[in-house]
Amino acid sequence: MTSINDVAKKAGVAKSTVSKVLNHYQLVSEETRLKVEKAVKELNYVPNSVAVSLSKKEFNRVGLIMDIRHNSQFLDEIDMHYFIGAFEKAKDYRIDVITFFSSQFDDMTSKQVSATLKSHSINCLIIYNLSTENKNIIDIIEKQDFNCVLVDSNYVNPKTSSVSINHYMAQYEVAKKTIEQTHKADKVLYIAGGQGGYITTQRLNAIKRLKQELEFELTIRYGDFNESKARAITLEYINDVDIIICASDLMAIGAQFVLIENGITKPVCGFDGITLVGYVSSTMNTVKQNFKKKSMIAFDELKRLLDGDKGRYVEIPYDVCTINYFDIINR
Amino acid sequence: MTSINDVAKKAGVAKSTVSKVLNHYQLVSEETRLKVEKAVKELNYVPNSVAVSLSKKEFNRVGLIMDIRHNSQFLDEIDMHYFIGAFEKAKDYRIDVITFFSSQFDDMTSKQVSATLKSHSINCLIIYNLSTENKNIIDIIEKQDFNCVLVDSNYVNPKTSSVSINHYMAQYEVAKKTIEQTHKADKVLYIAGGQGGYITTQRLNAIKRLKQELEFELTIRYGDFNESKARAITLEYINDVDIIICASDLMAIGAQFVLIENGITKPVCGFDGITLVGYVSSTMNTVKQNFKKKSMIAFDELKRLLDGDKGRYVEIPYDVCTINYFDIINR
DNA sequence: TTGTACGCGTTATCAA
DNA sequence: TTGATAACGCGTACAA
Repeated sequence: MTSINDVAKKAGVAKSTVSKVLNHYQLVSEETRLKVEKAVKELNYVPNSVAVSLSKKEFNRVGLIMDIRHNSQFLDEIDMHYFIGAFEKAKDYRIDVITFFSSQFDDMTSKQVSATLKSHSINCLIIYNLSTENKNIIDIIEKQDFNCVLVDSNYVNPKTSSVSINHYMAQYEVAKKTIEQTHKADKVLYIAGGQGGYITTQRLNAIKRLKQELEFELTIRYGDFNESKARAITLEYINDVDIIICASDLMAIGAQFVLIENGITKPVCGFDGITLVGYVSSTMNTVKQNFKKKSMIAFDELKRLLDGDKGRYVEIPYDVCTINYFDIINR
Repeated sequence: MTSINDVAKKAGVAKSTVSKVLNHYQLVSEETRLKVEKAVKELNYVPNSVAVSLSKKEFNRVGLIMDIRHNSQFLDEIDMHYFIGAFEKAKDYRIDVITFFSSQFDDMTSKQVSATLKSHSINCLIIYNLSTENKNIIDIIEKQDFNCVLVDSNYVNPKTSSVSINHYMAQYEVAKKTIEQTHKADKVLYIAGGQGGYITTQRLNAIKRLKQELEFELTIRYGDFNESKARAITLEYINDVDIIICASDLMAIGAQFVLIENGITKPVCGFDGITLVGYVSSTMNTVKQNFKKKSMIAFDELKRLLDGDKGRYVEIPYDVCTINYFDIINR
């Protein structure tokens, strides 16, 4: 392991001088700077980030808190894009990233969670899909010990930003579009996500508004983003509704498969724009989000907070559309 | 930030004593141990992992090197499972994990890659899907500066282990089974993965052996694990072959869709056992791997290396089967 | 059995 | 403009 001492020795200067060169201090002579840079290059020296963290008081490591408890294979796609977006930005900003799954904090108090994070030298967090059930994490956000960016929530305080699409409008639009494409939509079944989620509440409100406007009969059930549950719910109401609106593509696919199995045709619409839709239901309306970009924007937002700016709400665009098989394979 | 000094002060002992308690030293009196543990609990103290790393000479941070350059959405599933498996083990072993994408090393020499990794205090690596094109990474493995575990390769040296299914046997079995289920299989199209990959070579050898044994006419083309390419290749040979064997499920799905579009029925088989298969082709033979488990075993293997054991080859089981929609949604 | 002192690689503060 | 030297938080010989 080549250290700053090796560079100092090779360049014939003190290690503090090397440090100054590396950190672009002003008061260094051209001559010594060149000597040091030469030595750095020859030794392939890269500062030890651990020692840097320890030395500077600021540890600047980002904790990614992901929620993968819905045990469906196809949330993988979304999470993976969140990952990749965050990692790419982390590389650009030269910030370390440590990944956690929210489930691992389930049995801990907020103090314990906080201590755990700090032990990893984490001073900022990106939290995906925060649920109101994660009391300990919410507590941490409110205490403002960490800079936080919430993805798909809308809580904001001086140290906390939120990055999200407008779930309310998106759900409103995709549902309305689907209903308008149907000649009869008197009875609507809405399969919501999980209770307690910010997303779920927003989308639910949109449907309720639509009910007011279009005056249909609305049945609401919670599918917990689970395909199996969506199937069961669909089966239950299969003859009693004209149209099925789902809070996720996966539930929509579940619903549609049940319809097909029973030889029934009814409009179904989903949400998220996952690739699977292109394979199994290319005519289904859905809301397409760019998850990778969302995650990158979240990281930029975190950087803003680290630079001392205040938390805010950042809204990103979405697209109401269908997803075609050929669009998918040609990407 | 509560440090070991705070704990020592609160417990009324020296910080070295606290350290001994935390690291389960033998020679500590019951009395002081309790005092220390009480203070630790009250302060929610967790050792600063950065300082620990710096202090111990062994930095024990694992670098995960993933290969996501094949730009298909459905490799997400596999990579995600690799991630989750590794992260879970990392948590158990209390080892930090830093993630890299092999593409970010593309323009670097092996020395630069090595320096980059070391600057992150990484002393061991898990490398997924190493290609012979990654010369710099291969160089690092051969230099034995890092403990390495390769997933889906078979290179072994004292500091390097490999964890893999037997790709040769798996490809042999799934292809043979598919051929045996067909009454006429005189002409076989094999759509291989990417040139230079260990996996591709192994699977290709299996097909060649099968050709010897069953004496069919074999056409080999490289699809680069790309669904679009597999479609094009299939279209090219659509009337000239009896059966299509693919080195990945995604390519198999591409091939099968082309057949369907052209109103032709021919057997197709895939490889990997991704969830998508259950949605679009539940009768297709494939090789099912447990990617999460594979990744966990790789981590265990890394731990073995860190404990001083020598590198070895670890083979893990697979399953030749079809994937049913209902199996998937009920998981 | 406990405490002192030093080192890990770096940055930051001063004195030179 | 440069170079000693003290932190940063922790582990660990070694002394007490």
